[in-house]
Amino acid sequence: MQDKKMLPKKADNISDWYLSLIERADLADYGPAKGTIVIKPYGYALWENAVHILDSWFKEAGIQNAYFPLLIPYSLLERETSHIQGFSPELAVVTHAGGKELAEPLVVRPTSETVMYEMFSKWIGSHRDLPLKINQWCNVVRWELRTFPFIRTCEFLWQEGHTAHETEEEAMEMVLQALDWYKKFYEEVFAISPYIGEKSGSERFAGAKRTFSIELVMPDGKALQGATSHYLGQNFAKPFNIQFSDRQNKLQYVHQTSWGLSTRALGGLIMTHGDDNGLILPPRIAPYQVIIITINSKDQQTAAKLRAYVRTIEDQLAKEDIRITTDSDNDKTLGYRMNEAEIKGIPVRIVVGLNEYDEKYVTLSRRDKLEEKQKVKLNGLGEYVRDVLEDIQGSLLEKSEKMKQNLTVDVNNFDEFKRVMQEERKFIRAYWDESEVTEKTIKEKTKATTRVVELEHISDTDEGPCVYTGNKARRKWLFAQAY
RNA sequence: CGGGGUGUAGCUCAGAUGGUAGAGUGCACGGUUCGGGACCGUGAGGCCGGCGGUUCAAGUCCGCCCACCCCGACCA
Repeated sequence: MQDKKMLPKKADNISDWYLSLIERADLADYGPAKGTIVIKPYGYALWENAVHILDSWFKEAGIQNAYFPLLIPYSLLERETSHIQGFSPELAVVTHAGGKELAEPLVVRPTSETVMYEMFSKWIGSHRDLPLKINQWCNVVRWELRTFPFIRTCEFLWQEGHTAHETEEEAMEMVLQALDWYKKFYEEVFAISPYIGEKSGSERFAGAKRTFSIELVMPDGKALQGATSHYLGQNFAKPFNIQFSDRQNKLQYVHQTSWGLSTRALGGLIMTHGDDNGLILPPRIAPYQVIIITINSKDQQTAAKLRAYVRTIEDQLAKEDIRITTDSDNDKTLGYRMNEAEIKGIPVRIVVGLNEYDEKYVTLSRRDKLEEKQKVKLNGLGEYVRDVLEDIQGSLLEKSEKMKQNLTVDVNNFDEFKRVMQEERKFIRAYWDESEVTEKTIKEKTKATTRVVELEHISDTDEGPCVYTGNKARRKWLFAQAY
């Protein structure tokens, strides 16, 4: 049932909890068109922080931002066969414009490989033009049949990096570099411990030779694909004719990569850390890291004292570059305002009233440990809070790591596999003979799809019997029901 | 596109056997409050998803649409 915060319990029904939380925390609202959401300022602030962090890493590595058109001629999309096959069911197509039917329909980009590579072929002529490393921050549209805020919407925001290289080795390095950024991003910024590995052939990106992915373990045991990095080989270079003269003046096709992370990540963030009291934001992504709440007072003198005291506190925190917000709303009760701060997941809350003022301390509590309240001296407050924020960041990651372990089991027979999927629903690590038929059958019988073979198991040679067929299998794969 | 469900105030919903619209919450204003979602008073807010039918009379009955939600197939 619902408590005073009007939130369902996370354990009762995670999907109801998630949807209410998004509304209560003011992250997003439904858009007028089916499957679209409006990302509200508080939610967008999360995305902006993510953008700044990732973008700075990309730029350090010499990746340049650019912008390519939203509309793509249909014929361009058709150029790479498996690419169009993969995307055609979910395309939004513009057939009319300016009051007339278009001679050639325009596709609203579901991803930008095709427009970008059409341009790449014009820009690349020599090995001196390589590597070409471009990224764009944009929106894309995929006509999804079943939508869910952030996790799966018809339009979403993302970044897509696209690079072209002289050699396969160099391209693969780029693929792994991007994957490493995403790993770092999830672990160090979102405080989420993900699985990282390579996708099976059937789960591979349409047009890619190899797809690597970040897989997030959600609290209900389902998998959320958190980011992907693809090695495209020369699959696009050939149809798009992206050739360069190498050092021996021989024409060669480039080796390409593409990689992306979307606003879906925010869905993973909300689900992973939130609890029955609302969001819990890791400090590094939180729009506000600290909220200062003042106890109301009608007395003008007291109010003035508190205002001055809050300014002193703000100065202390500003020295440490801590993002703060202050709530001195006299019209709302203390309890109400504290609950709102909790719903919004602000990592640290500082309460000040006359008691705190008189003895020069603050009452501090952490969003991840609400039951604990501590008195902290004003002197040295900035450094203290800085440490607390780091500690919260670390302990959230630890908690996520534990959840991941608790929601993963190694399984070696199919009865157990079925039982786990039916009764517990977890990630399953098991030998798979890597046949598509087996993969499909397992999915039909249990809803579990292959997620990845973990990076550390990619080169495994230990043999074991496939969990379904008993055939010789080389590697253990992770299986889970996908979001 | 199959199977199920719901459309009434910003939100959550109530409105038996047809008789002309309600609550909680939120919002606005005034006052008393304020150390964990306070209270009183006043007020604003509705083409009851749409079209058609039955009827003296439809939120309610009938038909047809439409939209959204949940469960499948597809998916960052």
